[in-house]
Order: sequence, then structure tokens, then C-alpha cells
Amino acid sequence: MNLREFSQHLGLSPTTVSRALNGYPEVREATRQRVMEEARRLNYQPDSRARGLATGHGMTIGHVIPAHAQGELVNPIFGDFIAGATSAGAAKGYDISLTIADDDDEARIYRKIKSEGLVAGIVLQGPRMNDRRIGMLNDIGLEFVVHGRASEVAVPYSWVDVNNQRAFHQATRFLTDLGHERIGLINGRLEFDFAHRRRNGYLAALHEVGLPVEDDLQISGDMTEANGYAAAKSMLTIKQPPTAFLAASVMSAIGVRRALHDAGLILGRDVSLITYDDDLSYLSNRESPPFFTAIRSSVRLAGEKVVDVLLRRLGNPSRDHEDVLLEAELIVGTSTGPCRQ
Amino acid sequence: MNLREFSQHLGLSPTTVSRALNGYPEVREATRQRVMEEARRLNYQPDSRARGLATGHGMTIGHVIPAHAQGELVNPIFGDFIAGATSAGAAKGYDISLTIADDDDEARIYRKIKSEGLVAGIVLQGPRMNDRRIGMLNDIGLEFVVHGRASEVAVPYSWVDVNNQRAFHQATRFLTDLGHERIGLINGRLEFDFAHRRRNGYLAALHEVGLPVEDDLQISGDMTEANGYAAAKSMLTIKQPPTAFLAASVMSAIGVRRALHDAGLILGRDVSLITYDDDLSYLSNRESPPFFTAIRSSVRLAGEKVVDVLLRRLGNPSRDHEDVLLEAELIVGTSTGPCRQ
DNA sequence: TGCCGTATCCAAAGCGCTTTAAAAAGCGCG
DNA sequence: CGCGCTTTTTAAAGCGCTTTGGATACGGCA
Repeated sequence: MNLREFSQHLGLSPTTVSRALNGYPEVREATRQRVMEEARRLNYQPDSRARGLATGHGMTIGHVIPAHAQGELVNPIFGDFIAGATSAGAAKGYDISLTIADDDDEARIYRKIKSEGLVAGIVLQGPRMNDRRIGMLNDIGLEFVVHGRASEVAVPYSWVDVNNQRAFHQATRFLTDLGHERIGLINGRLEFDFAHRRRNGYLAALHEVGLPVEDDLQISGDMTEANGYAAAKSMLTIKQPPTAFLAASVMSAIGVRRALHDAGLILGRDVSLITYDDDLSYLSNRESPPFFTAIRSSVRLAGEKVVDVLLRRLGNPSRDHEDVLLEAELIVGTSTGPCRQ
Repeated sequence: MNLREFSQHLGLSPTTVSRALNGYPEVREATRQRVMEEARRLNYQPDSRARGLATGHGMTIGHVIPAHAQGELVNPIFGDFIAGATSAGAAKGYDISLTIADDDDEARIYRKIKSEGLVAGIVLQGPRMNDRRIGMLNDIGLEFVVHGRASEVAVPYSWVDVNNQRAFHQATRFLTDLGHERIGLINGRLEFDFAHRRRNGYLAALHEVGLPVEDDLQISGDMTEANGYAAAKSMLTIKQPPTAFLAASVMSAIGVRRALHDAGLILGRDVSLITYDDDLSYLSNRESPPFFTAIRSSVRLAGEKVVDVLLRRLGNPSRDHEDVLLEAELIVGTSTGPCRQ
């Protein structure tokens, strides 16, 4: 059923019906009611392509996953992020679309997204230090909001990020306050901006309390269980092994837990561990007390915020750029304790 | 840039250009070459809404996540599934869209998807035993392929599933061959079809070797780390605790591992554990030997297959329904050993 | 009663593409 | 050279919606 059929069923013109459905004031309230009701009753739903063609703007929010970040993103956290994004978008009638972009022709992909016309704006995932996509998108004129930040990019842009630096600073200080002086950092891949910020927080805290920085206490890599395991395992073999670990994700932390277990060390007594916790629904660290001491920030919430910001931009593209800095919360669990050496 | 501008830049009519781009034979090869090249050079890309309006069919594959399955689906495995689906769809120019459907008005959502016109067909996730969505979609006339199966649905439909029954049968027999007689099943939620099939495989194997079925050796729930932990913990407290576990996901298995650790039991020696393994990229169980003995089947591959089947259906909706049954592979790792009691 | 301003509604154009029907061009052959 | 045939190109209609500009109906007021 299309608008013409629907409107002649109502005995009205297409114009009036369209206006009634879209909330324009040129239509009597009684008429609008009638139209709305019949639409619901007959399941009339405007064709979104035709509408998009006519209005010029799409009602889809695009999520572009750079291939280089698939391991980090698509998998563990993306589900929860997208759940948040979907709920925020659905409230305003926006759909979600997904694209995985090969690194070599990202520009082509963004241009394609732009000229295909479906997508109103996109969410940029996995920003790197000097991410050229930001300039690219500005040039192309595709509206976007970054999930995270790109430290070395000078042009203004809108973003939603967690205060990673502060979170890792706080976590490190928590450990030093417990007397730990050798703290192993099991970080994400350093090409990502967030990993840098986390390291900065860690380094700043060490510096603050006068502890030395040691290269063999820092390992970066994909935040998988296997990598967490391998990293912890290797750090435990150095001459003066760490008495505490800082893991970049619950997944890594689980790997660390396995390595400690292998080594016969008891978590929270022999060795301490704090993890960054995205509050993923399938990895809930919410027993009481929580298993892992953690710095927690919900990635689902981040998904909602990103879309909120994007929708505001779409509503008024000339407005100033907006940013949201979420604070992570330190949760004390069973995986930390005073240093026993 | 639109088709008219682009075509007069070429000195051709819009018709010819459209045909050249879409591979129709009524255009000279030399002309086609020229058109193609200029399109690439000028980044001309047809507006997909206009095209969809004109052709009548969309170029998007919809993924609908039922809200009741969010915990099971959106999070742990969806990332990898969608990665497979995206790569299979992108090859043919299809986009991916995502919808989360509240359980109460699914019919409305499917009807909306249908009449909005963007989506060519959808992937049905998380089927239940007698899933009414299948009838619904047939009535509405929206093309679909099921990821999984719905045992009690009589009408024909296309699906891609893993042979869950056989996998759990095989795993159970592997354990009984090792001498285990008390095997705890930590299953997914029984409202899902796959959980039933897994249980059936487990029960059939027990039956085959003459072992009794005991209710307190079966627990169902969301396949999270916390639930795996709780389930194993509680099974370990019964008078005759299991000497082996069968976990429905690596996530659950990790929870089981933690429970065993708490109890001072050594995995692979004191207690055995086999897990179903979706071969998730952030949970790779691929050390050599793998940590967990597992029945493994790649959910990424399933994503590809589902889309392959869907695209064939879209190409010719009157073709017979098609199904793909993937076999899981038994991988022997370090988490199993002979029963020591 | 007639006029004007406002509240409703409508006809028609246009969004950018595909596709049908028709025109133009090219070509072989008598 | 011109006829008939095929190959190549084009004009125009239509996909289903929004929106501009205009018509109509309705009151209030002189």
C-alpha cells in the first residue's frame, strides 16, 4: 500500500496525509487523529527510500569498523556498544547500518556512503593518534562523531570518550597506595589512541610517586584472553616480576588470572590485578564484592551518548562541536590486596 | 553529482549511462569502458534510494535481534557472526542493517521493515522451539533465512545451523569413553532451540551407554562467565558431584574453570571439561594443544553461509528452500583426562 | 451581504534513478 | 543509392514520497 492508495482510502489528498503523519500544523487535529489511526490499523508505513529521496536526508546511522580494528572492536565490545547506539537511535526513528572498511580504500567507502544517500551520519570507531579519517570525513562532508579521540588531530570534531588517562592514573595510584612498586601494564595496541592515554595515566602515576618506568613491565596487543595470558606469563619470568597487574580489558584480565593460576599464585593475595571493565553484559563483573577490582565504564552508555551527540549534530549541523567525557569508576573487588614483599 | 549531471558531462543520455553502469548489453563496450572510468574518476555513485525506488528492491540485509535474546546473542557471538555476514554480503554489494526487536511488537517491526522497502531480506536470530516469527514472516512476505532451526515449526523455511545434537552427543561420548559417569551439562537457556538439541545429544549419549539422567546435573541459563561459575559451583556441592562438565560456550567454560580453581580442583586431572567453541576471535582457544577440549564450529562461517543462502533466495524467490548443516569438530585440549574415581 | 484573513486542503513539480517504447545510426546487400 | 535489419542511443514515464504555491472553506467584521 502506498500513499496514494492510503490517502484515497481516507478520502484525503496525499499532501494532507503526508502532513498529518509528519506532524505539520496545517492539518486539523481531528483529521490527524483519523489518519494516524487508520495508518496503524492498515499498517501503512511510508517507503523510506521515497521519503529519503524527497527530503534529501537519510534516517540511518552508519557504523564503520576499520578492518585494522576488527579484532579489537567488532568482537568483544561492539555488541554492547551497538546495543546502546540502537536504543538511542531507535527512539528517534533511526536505523543502524554496519560497514567494515578495508584500510586501503576507506576514502572510497566514505564517499560511497555519502553519495548513496541512505546514511545521515556515521560513528567513527577505533581512532588512532593521528587519524586521517577525520580530515577525510570533513572533506567529504559526511557528518560524524568519534567514539574515542584522536590526540594529534588539530581540526575540531565531536567525540565521546572515557577519561582513560584519569582511569589508569587512578588505578595505578590505588596499587601504589597498597605498596606495589612493580606494576605490569597489559595494554591494548598502541596504534589506538585510547591505549596511549591509558599508558599516559599509568606513567603519570608512577612518576608522581617516584617509581621508575620499566619497559619490560609494559606489553601491548589485542585485548584477548590469550594475549593477557601470554603477557602475564612472560612478565612473571623476568628477574623481578611485577607484584601487580593492570589489564586493559576483562578479557585480558581473565588471561592474567589463568597465568597466575598456572604459576600457583593467588590473586588478591600474592599478586594484585586491576582491570578496565567495559561492563559487558556477558562478562559481568558484578558479584558482591566483584571478582576483579576494576575501573568501570559502560560501553553501552558510550554507544547511547555517541548517537545522542550525532543526532544533535544532524539536527543542526552548524552548531559547535560537542564532546562528552565519561568518567570511569573504581570498583574494589577481590583481586587486589596489599603488597606482600 | 547525480546521474543527469554525470551523463551530460559524458555527452550521453542518462539511460545509456545507467545501462553501462548496470551491465546491460545494449551499450557498446567502448562506451561502457568510458563510463566506468569516468565514474571512478569523479566518484560518481548512484543514489541507492533512487535506485531502490526505481527497481523496487533494496540492497540491504537486515539482522533482527529479538530483545529476549540480547544477552545470548548481541554480545558474545554477534560480532563474529556479523563479520562473516558482512563479508559475504559486501561481495555482492549488500549493506547490513541492524534492528533490535522488542518481543511484544515483532510483527509490527517486520511489517515496518517490509514496507519501508530498504531491506531485501533478513536473518532471523535466536530461534525458539516453536518460533512464531517464521509464520509471521511468511505471511508478511519478507524473505528470510534462519540462523539455527525451530524444531516445532512445520512450514518449510531456509536455515543454516550447526549439528548441535551430534556435537554434544560426540562430546558426551568422549567423556564417557574416558570413564566419566557423572557429567554436568551447563546449557544455554532452554527456550532456544539450540539448547534443546544440545541436551538431546547429551541425553542420547548417556542413554546409549546406559548412564542415568539426573536433573541436578543439568543447569540452563545465559551463557555468561558468571553463570558458568555459579552453575559449576552449585553442582560441586551435591552429594555426588560430577567428574566432568559440558559447557555451552567458552564464556561459561571460563566460569567453570574459576569454580574449579576455587574448589582447589585441577582441570584435566581432577575434573574434565569440554566446551562448545564458537571460535570467537577474542576468545581463541587455539594454543597447541588448545586449553579447552572443545567441539568447535566457527560462527563467522555460519554468518557467511546464512547470507549466501539468503542471497540465493533473493536471486530467485521461487526456488526450493535450502538448508546448511555445519558439523562441529572435536578438538582435544588440556581440559580433559581419564576419570580418576 | 460582501470582504478579508485564517484555517484546511489540494494539484503538481521534483527528488535521482530504471526501464519501456521509440528514434537514430550503422551496416550489408541487391 | 536505398532498403531492411541490427546495434546503439534517447525521450519520457514512473517508482512513492515531500513540499511549494494555490485553491477552497470558514468565520468575523463592517
